[in-house]
Amino acid sequence: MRESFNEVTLTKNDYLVREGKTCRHLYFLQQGCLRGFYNLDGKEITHWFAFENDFVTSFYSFITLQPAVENIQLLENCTLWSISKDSLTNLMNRYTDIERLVRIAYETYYLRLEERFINGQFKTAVERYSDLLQHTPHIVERVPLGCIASYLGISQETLSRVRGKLI
Amino acid sequence: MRESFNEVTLTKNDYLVREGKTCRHLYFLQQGCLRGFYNLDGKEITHWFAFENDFVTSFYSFITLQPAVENIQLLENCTLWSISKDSLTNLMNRYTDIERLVRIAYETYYLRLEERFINGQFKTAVERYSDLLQHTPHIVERVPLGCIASYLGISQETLSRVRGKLI
DNA sequence: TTAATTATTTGACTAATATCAAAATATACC
DNA sequence: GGTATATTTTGATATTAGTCAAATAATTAA
Repeated sequence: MRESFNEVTLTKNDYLVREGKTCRHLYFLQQGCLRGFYNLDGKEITHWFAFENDFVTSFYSFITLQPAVENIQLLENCTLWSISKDSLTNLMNRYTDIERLVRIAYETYYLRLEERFINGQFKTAVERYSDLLQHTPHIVERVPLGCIASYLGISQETLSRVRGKLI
Repeated sequence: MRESFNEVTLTKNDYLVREGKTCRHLYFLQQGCLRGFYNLDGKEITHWFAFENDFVTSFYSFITLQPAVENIQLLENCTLWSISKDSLTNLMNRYTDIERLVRIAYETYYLRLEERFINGQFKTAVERYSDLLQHTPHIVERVPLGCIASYLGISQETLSRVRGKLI
């Protein structure tokens, strides 16, 4: 059980996952924060952030074992615990409670994504940013502006202007 | 096992779930199609469709047992099989394979949502519609335009113009 | 079949945001 | 502490898509 996990320490700007490589590990983020981003027309589009106590992986790659389409990069120095897909599968086979835990984790992450999906669409730039300030202020405090802009689905310049207006 | 499920037949435009009511059932859609939508500033925003062999529920409400924020309405006459949350929990306690099935279903639905999320952002109206035509043409064939517009995150008028341009 | 209703298209105009370029500010590094 | 680098802000302009209103077209029901 304990020996299925390995401690990983990496430093700011390091990559945990590179697009094109298959991601065979699930990580538990003990300390620090990081982002998932993909490239679109030469621009980096950050589509999620992770903070302390989050599970982290490139879900598409981890689940399908296809090459990842996204990159995962540290925004701060991090301490993580990694478990391979094989080990996790073994654990789930051995302990049904682990399977249940994983199932519940998926429920949580599904709802999180759905909430973002719904709250993002049909909102103006101002609404998106003030919702972010209200619901996840830690993102604003710990993440550079450029990453937040694409996370909100707006340009960096627009976000800068919105921020100026709101302060 | 078999007796945990009940057959449900409903007709076009009927509601399976109403916003404000807790949704305590998971459905398997055997025949027909339906949509999930919520109200925003007096407009109906359709955010997903389901077709044959899909699992259907208001996930937020079903998982948290909070009142649903969305409505689920039939777009065609449908045949569904329903199972209550309690029955499903019992089944998962009794048969670990069921828990595994549910876990894997969540994986699938998570990936589906993630894909839509990524492919939706930063696309123009034309790109969104042609992606839809290419990847899920059955939606265009079976669903009225008004529902598709909000699904794509654009106005009905814009969708109509896009469609005129593309044909 | 016709009338009533609903869905879709079209037009004119407006608003929001993207883009490109440059300036200002902050941060990291020697 | 000063230079280089990266980040954020600001300005001017272009685009895209939204809105409102009206006209068609398609469905539905009597």
